[in-house]
Amino acid sequence: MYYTVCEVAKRLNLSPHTIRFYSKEGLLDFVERDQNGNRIFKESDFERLFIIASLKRAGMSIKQIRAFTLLCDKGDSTIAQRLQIIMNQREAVEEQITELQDALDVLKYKTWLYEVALEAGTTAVHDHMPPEDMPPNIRRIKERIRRLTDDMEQCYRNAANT
Amino acid sequence: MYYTVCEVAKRLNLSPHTIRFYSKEGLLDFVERDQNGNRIFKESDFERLFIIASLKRAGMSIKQIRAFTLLCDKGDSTIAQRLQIIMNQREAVEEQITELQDALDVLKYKTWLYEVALEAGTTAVHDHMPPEDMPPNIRRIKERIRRLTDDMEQCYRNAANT
DNA sequence: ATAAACCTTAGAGTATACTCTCAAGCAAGA
DNA sequence: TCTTGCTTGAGAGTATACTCTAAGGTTTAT
Repeated sequence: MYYTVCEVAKRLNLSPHTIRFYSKEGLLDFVERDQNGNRIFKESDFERLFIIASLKRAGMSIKQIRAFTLLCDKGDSTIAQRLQIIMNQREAVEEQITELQDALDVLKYKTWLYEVALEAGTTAVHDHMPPEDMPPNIRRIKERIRRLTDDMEQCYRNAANT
Repeated sequence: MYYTVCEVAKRLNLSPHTIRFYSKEGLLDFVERDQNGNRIFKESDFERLFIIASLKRAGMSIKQIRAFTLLCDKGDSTIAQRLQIIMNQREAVEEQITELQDALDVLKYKTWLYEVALEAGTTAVHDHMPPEDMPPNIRRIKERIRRLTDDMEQCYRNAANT
């Protein structure tokens, strides 16, 4: 049972253009061809295709994935290197998630600000709002933002004093 | 107390080029200028700068942030629209985090595969490994990957039968 | 006065990842 | 046979977000 580029594209939720682009970039050298040069994807190719798609989702560039697939094709002598690449990317993804969660906190804070402002009819409602009037989680986020902006001042003053 | 582009860049962990680029794109129209046309950033500008940087980190494009800042400058009549934008982006970030966590699972699975293969000296160690020999969390991830690749087959068979 | 160290803008260049067009080839059905 | 519908590679085009260069202006120290 073989699959065409369009079928594979549909399964991976990518465009056929993108599959051919990845192929051109050397990410799909393991895919066989028929006598006319058409790619024939096999059942057993899907795990590897899925891994490649996952590495992409994990934020690896095509160049990085290319380097990784070259190591894969080189065989057992490169296992340690491949492990290192995967572990590095793991760390990178964990960092990305942390960063997104911080950004999410800011969005939660803004959501609360706008909900209150919408109720009041004006954003001026926040001009002199005491922290006690904020929900605890919002207050925590605002505190974190304030600390960051204070750091800015602090750094500046330090720089000015030297 | 005023701040220059370079100082602000340092605080936001961006390059001065990037700050000027954002300015050119209309993200910093609220920043005042001195008599020579130099940007003068004030203490009170930092929260807004931080929000813009957060929206960027949340994955909004410059165009989207531009649209948002235009609404901000328009005043209280746009609060509901701004709230909607923030809530939409919140959802987008939550999706991004979910996707990254899925990618992370795949990386954890691959880490385990390579650790075992490194010990054995060959990736062939996995060719006939029974699921019982895998740690439960790894088995769960492998199951999820298998289900996804099986979906591929399933979809194909369905398509072939119609 | 003049050089250093900032600032400014316009605009060109770069990197990444597609995204699309085109011309051509092959296979199957009317 | 001819049209339809797929495939192919080459290569051009697009979008995004920087990133840098160049030319010029101001302030400050020597």
